[in-house]
Parts: sequence; structure tokens; C-alpha cells
Amino acid sequence: MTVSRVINGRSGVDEETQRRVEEAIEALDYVPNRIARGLVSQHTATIGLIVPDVVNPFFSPVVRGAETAARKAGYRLLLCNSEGDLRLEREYIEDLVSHRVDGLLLAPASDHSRHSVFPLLRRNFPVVLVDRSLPDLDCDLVVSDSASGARRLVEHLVAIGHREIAHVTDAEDTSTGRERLRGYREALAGADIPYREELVVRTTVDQIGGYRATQQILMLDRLPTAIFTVNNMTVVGAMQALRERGLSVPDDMGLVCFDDVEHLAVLSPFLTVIDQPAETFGSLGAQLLLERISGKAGARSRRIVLQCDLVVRQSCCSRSGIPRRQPSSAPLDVMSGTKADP
Amino acid sequence: MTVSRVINGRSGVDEETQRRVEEAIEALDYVPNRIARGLVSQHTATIGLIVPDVVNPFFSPVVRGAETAARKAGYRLLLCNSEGDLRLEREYIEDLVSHRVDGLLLAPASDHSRHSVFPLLRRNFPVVLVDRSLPDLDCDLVVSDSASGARRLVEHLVAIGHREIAHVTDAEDTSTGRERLRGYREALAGADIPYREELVVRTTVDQIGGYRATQQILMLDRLPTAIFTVNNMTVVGAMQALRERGLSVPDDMGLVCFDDVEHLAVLSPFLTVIDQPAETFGSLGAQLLLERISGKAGARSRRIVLQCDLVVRQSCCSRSGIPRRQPSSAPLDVMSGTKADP
DNA sequence: CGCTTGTTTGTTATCGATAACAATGCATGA
DNA sequence: TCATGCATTGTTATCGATAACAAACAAGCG
Repeated sequence: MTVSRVINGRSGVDEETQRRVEEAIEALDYVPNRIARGLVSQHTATIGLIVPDVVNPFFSPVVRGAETAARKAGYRLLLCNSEGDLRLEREYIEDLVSHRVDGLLLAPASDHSRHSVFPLLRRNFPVVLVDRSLPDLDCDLVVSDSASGARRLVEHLVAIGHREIAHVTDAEDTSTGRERLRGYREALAGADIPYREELVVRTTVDQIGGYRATQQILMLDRLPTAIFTVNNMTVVGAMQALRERGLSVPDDMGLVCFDDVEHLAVLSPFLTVIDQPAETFGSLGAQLLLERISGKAGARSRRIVLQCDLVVRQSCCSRSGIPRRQPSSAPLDVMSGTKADP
Repeated sequence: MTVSRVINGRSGVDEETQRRVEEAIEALDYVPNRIARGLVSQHTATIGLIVPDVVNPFFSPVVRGAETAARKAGYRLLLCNSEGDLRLEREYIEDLVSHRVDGLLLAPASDHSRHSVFPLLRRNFPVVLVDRSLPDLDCDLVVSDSASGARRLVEHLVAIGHREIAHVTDAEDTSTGRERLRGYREALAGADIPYREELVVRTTVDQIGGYRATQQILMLDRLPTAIFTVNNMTVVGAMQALRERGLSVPDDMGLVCFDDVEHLAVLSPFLTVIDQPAETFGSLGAQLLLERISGKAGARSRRIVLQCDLVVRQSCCSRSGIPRRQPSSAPLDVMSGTKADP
């Protein structure tokens, strides 16, 4: 008990005793056991974070943002990679609850994640969703304005002359996919361009999905002049499919997508994209979660919608007949559209 | 006690009782507390992973590899971002120990991390280092053959005609920096090219460091024909500095580095690099750690050195007078050097 | 019938930290 | 001298799960 008092800096310990305790701690390499402390205090100072994939350049900043915010508040982060798999996601959730994390930050795999999250909310377990919302679920969340972003992206394509724009999207079981599709349709409608079913291809939102979807688009009799893919992984697959067919971007086909990639943006500023504030998803999400954990949050759920930026580069604006924004000759041109600066 | 027996599937419980317990568990949303279980069993089934930065495209695969390997063995991962900061790293280590993680996977910030790690080893606490080794420390580790990689990279530059090759390296307090510098010198020596002090610039291994170091190189009276940067972050800064000076890669300056970036490799296969098996660092590191935790490891430390691949693309081979490997005209050329395939 | 054996369930103590309370020693003042 | 206050230290019980052991009861057997 006296040792406990010394460690926690409580008053009422003789100076001489305190010195002796500190000596003993030093001599024995004694480190207090936070686990045991957690048993008493009923909180672990740990939060869980589940993302589909840390390697995805959208999610790794989310992870960093969350980890940094958590640490600054004295919390630790248990990281889980759901691989976008519902079963795995559910296992992770159960495991985290069993580990008594104080709260959960979740980037859901799909709408079906709802079934794993609902029981937590019913028990008043602190949960904050990031990136995607879940239908009919009243829960704190941080998302971006996908519809508006997609609309602006497609409006940009239209403004520079594209009228036949394909869209690679997901299986329509994610809020982001639905919203981006909605933005795409709104932009088309706003420009009096008819919506053509065959130009919208649903797929898994990974590289191979983007590849296959683009192959399917390239089998159309009348090819579109530009492709808008739903995220940064699908665009990679799309690029591969285009290359295999000998199509160059942007000369033969415009290509735009959601999510910027920091590295890429500097080394090869090429893709025109909608840039989401990924790190903020993590830091703000963690902040909301910590507020809820500490009871500062109130009963009402908070839904934060972040705005994204349209970053215009060169991947969609040099089609024959469609003027480029900049002449593309000198190597210096590659600089335009760069975001980061040292 | 009977409940405990049911949960752990032990024998000696009446079927009728078992059914009643299960009903109660269901009705009460009861979830066993692993924390309390850990108090008894003295292990948490949790490992700590400290990396300088999850967003770095080298480290995010390390994290994924470690997380996946850990999960498959029933372990969880506490992720920490040291930001390459020694103080923060030390705090994280103490915190993880205090949380009673069963072991620690560490990508050390620098040689000085030694002082944080040594006390752990003395207490026989399971530790595995990844990416960098620490001087005079007998510890399990997974690193790559940096010297050989650097040598091959510079030998390649020499083979295609470069003789004045600058090197952006770190403050010489990391094993990777030293080894890569050694490889650089060996390659020069092997080609009878004198080592010139002013062509080697030490810096912090981040974007801004690469930027400043390259600026310094560009202030030389006689410019080199190629720059070799120590990793994927410095190369980004180098690219920015080159662009600011209106120098094009590879026409005005060759540029090569350590670490490939998956995204970049497909979207814009441009940089000639040494590709390290990043994910394997994580998965193998976790495997070594789990073996040590379970006592299967034996007293001797295991030091695993992974080989890396030279990936030749177009960032160093078109200097006037230095022939390109491929003529650079058709868009299809951009495909050469691509690693990933769907 | 009494003893052993096996099945099932319940008690107690433990992990490590700590809240709540109890005990100890010493000094002060009535 | 003895009660009282104060500073300091020690005890007991607790968090939740479980190891080790104990108890309760039925069945089988000589």
C-alpha cells in the first residue's frame, strides 16, 4: 500500500520511506502492472481501431491520426486489420470487447457491419465510425462528403469536355460507394448527360476489382472518354488494365479517382483526384471517442462530415478534342498540381 | 467456477447445467474479461509494435505483416508510432512493459535505442528488432542486406555510365544508413571511382531532410550525374529539390533509392529502386517473437538477413551520353519495370 | 451396510493494485 | 496522566477468472 502511494505520488508518506521505496523499485526493475490497475478502475486506457487495411494509403494516415490523438490523451491503440472481411471484423470486435478496450474506432467493411455494431451501442459501449456510415444506426461518426466530392470530380470532367464517363464503384453495400455514385449521377444530370447503366461497373474495391471492372468497361462497343474509380486501390487496377490494352492516360482515356496518395502526389503528380483529409478522420474520430468514453459526449450522436479537395492534375485533360489545361512538354510541367511543399 | 468451466469447454459439467449457463450468458450479454484472465495466467496475448511511422510505405506493410501473423497465433497488436523520436520511443517501451505485453517488436529509431532495449533483454523480456540492428546488442532481429542492396544499386548506376554519384544518407547513427553507405563505397571502390567526401550528405531520413540534402548537393561546383538516397522519404524531398531547380529526372539527373512503393510501382513505374520485402519483416519478426514468447526459441539470438531486389526502371538511365535501357516514347514503355500483376 | 469410485458443484486463495478502513506511534494540551 | 489529534503505515476486501481443493451425492461392490 505504501508502495502504491509512492508510485501514485500520494501524500502521507515519510520522505525517508519514499526514498527507500524508490530505491527498491530501482533495484528490482519493478514496473507497476496496469492490467491489475485496470481490474480495479474498470478501464484499460486502451482503444481499439479496426481498419480494412493499414497498407492502403488512405487508411494508414487514419491510423496515425488515431494513434497520435490517443497517445496524447494517455490511451493506447490496439490495431486490427479486418481485410474488409465481415467475419474477421466481427471476431475482432468481440476480441476487443473481451479485452475491455474503453472504446472502438471502426472503419466498417460494409453495411453488414451494422449487425456487429448494434449490440455494442445497445449496451452503451463507446463506438465511433470513420469513413463509412452504417444504415439506421445512431452512432458518432466522421465521414467525408462523398457525394459532393464525386459531383465536383465529374463536373470537372464535364467542364473539360468529357461526356461519356464510366464509373467503377463497389457492390452498393457501403455508404461511400452509394454516395459517390449519387454524386456521379447528380453531376451527369446537371449537365443533361443521360445516365447509362453499362458505364457503371460494380466490383470489389481493391486492385484486382479495379482491374476487372476496367476490363469490362473496355469491352464496350463505344468506349467512354474517362473513367472515375471509387478509390485509390481500384484506380491502380484500372491503370493496369488500361496499360495492358495499350491505352495511355490521359491521351486515350481520362482517369480520376477518390483519395490522394501523398507519396505519389509529390513523386509523380499525375492523377486528378478528390483528396480526403485522411489523418483528420483518425484524429477527430479518436477525439470523439475519448469524449464519449469520458462521458463528456451527451446522449445525442455526433455526425461530422468533412469536406474534401478537388486536386486537378493531368490524368483527364488531354483527350483529342479536349484541351489540356497545361501544355505537356517540359519536365517542369509535372510540378503543377503538387500539394506538398517542404 | 461452473461458468468458467462452461466457457472454457472443460469436462465435468452436466448437460442441463451447461445449457442454463449458456442461456444466462446470452441473456446478460456476458463477455469474459481477458484482462482478469491475464492476471492469473500472467500473459496478455498481446504484443507491442513500435515503428517510426505507419504512414511510411515501408513500415505500413511491416505493420500489416506483424498484425496478421500475430492474429493467426491468437495475439493482438498494440501499435505505437515513435516518430523516430528516442524519448517517445522510450516512453512507449515503458508503457508497453507496464501493460504487460508478452513481447516487443521494435523498429528502432537509432543506435541510441540500445539504451531502452538493453534493460529489457537483461530481464529476459522477449524483444525482436526489425529493419535496423543495434550495436553490441545480442537480440533476435530481421533486417535486410543493406550493404549488398546499395552496392548493387550503385553498381547498376556505374554500369550504365554514371561515375559521379551523390549519396543522401542519415546521421550515421543507424545500422541501415551505415550499411548502405558501405555498399555505396564498395561499389565505387570496385569501379575504381574515388570516394569524394562532398558527394555524401548526411541528413534526417524524412522528406525535408532529402530536400535539404539535395539542395546542398546542387550547390556543388561540379554536379553529380546521379543521386542515391537512403530511403523512400528522402527520395521524395530530393525530387522536390530537383524540380525546383528545373532539373528533370532522368534527363538531367539520375535518381535511385532504397524501398519500393507498391502504389507508385504500378501507377507510375519510374524510380529505379532496391525493393525490400517489407511485409516479411513484420510477419517473420512476429514469428520470431512468438517463438521466443512461447519459450521455443533457445538462448541464442537469431539474426535473419533478407535479400532485396534491384528493380530497374527509368529514373537513372537517360543522361546525355548514357544510353537508356529502353527508348522512351510510346506510353507502353511505362510498363517496364512493373512488379505487381493482377 | 459401509466403503470406494465417479460425477458434479461449490469454496478458498491467487494474480497485482488500490479503496476503505484500522492500527501504530508520537506530540500536545487539559 | 490520559484523552485527542496528526502523521504514517498496515489490513482487509475488491476487481474477474481460475487453480487447487473440498463437498455433496449417486452408483457399484464385497
